Amino acid sequence: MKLSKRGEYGLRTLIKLGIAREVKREVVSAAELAEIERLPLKFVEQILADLRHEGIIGTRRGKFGGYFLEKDPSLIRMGDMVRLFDGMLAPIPCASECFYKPCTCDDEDHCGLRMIMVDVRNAISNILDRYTLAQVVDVTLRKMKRDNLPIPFSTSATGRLTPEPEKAHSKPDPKQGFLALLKEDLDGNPSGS
Amino acid sequence: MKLSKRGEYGLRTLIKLGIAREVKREVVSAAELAEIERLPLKFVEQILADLRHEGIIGTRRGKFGGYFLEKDPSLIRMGDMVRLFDGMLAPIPCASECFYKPCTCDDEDHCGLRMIMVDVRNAISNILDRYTLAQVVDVTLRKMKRDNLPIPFSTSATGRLTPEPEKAHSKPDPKQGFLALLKEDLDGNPSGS
DNA sequence: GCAAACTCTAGTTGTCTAGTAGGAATTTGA
DNA sequence: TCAAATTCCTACTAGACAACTAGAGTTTGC
Repeated sequence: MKLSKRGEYGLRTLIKLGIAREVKREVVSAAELAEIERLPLKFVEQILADLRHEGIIGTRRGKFGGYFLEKDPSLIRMGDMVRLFDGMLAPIPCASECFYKPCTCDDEDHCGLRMIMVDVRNAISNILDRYTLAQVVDVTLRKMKRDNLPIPFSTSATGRLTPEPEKAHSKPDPKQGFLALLKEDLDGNPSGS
Repeated sequence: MKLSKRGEYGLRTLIKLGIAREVKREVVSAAELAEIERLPLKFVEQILADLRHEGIIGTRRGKFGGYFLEKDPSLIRMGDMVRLFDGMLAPIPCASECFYKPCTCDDEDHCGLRMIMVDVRNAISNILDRYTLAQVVDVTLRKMKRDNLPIPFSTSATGRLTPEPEKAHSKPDPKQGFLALLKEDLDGNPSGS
């Protein structure tokens, strides 16, 4: 059920390009993107080339050149980006909406596996196809600002006031999910109670 | 985001073994399972060996031997079976609950990708960890009976009365999902209105 | 004892992943 | 005009992994 590294890196760079756009940074070089995300430069270059061919991002060549978001991030659905890099969202082809392929199964309409996998696909789509890059960037920036963290690509260093409260927790906290933060930030009040 | 063939075949055989148990069939040979599902025999044998080592299924060796469900299917969560075959449910390791691993990311708490992937993981888990093999088998059998299809492994051929209404639709219909059918069947009334 | 089954180990073939490498083309500033 | 910084393009590759395949060994029922 996992995303490829290519897909992961692609989404990460897209989010960073979205942030760059938000802070009026015109272009970001592949070298800078790779360094910030600690990713292999040449691999990132390839991924960026894919995104350019799809018309998602644009480039400026030559010295002081770089990449920038071409398509309006509020029109970039996360689900479509995952599909671009990794293909179908569904766990098995016969449960896929966009990449449907019949399976070896005798009768798909009475296949218990397919039934449950259709639901899994829809659950994934309900998240990834509902939210856009713009929303992900927005939530990320709001959270960073709330915690007084410096915004990447931001010239005016909005340096942190406090030296980060705590940081040593590992496993993901469900309450740290995207939906929770999106709602919280839209409402404008902190998560408490 | 896809399930490996190993995982797919494993789940398929588990469901079939669940059906066998339901109709009081003591054991099913690997050959029969492979034939019904149209899967490569030797590959299925390996998968069944895995399941045996995990104590999920039991075997009877020798002539007229075969495999059977050892563990109570109402205690077998689909999510755990997927984890057994394919590892984590989450698309990326830093969003996984059971297989968490930190990522290259500078600050996981302010990573937009992780936020949304935590939600995807939870959405998947909400389905796969909520439902058990027993429920999948139950829904499948009910649907087969409702449509007068013959039940696999069933000695008394409950042959179909009508020769199948229509069959030529490809893409998955969301209303054919597991949850919809589970609710419908528990209520005892058809899906209409 | 024989045939039908599971058991175990070891290949095998192809595809994919996750890169690496190198250089050509383009643009800018000095 | 030249050097530096950048994108652009193509090719290559080591290793992992997927999806089997093969075959010999073991157990059991009749």
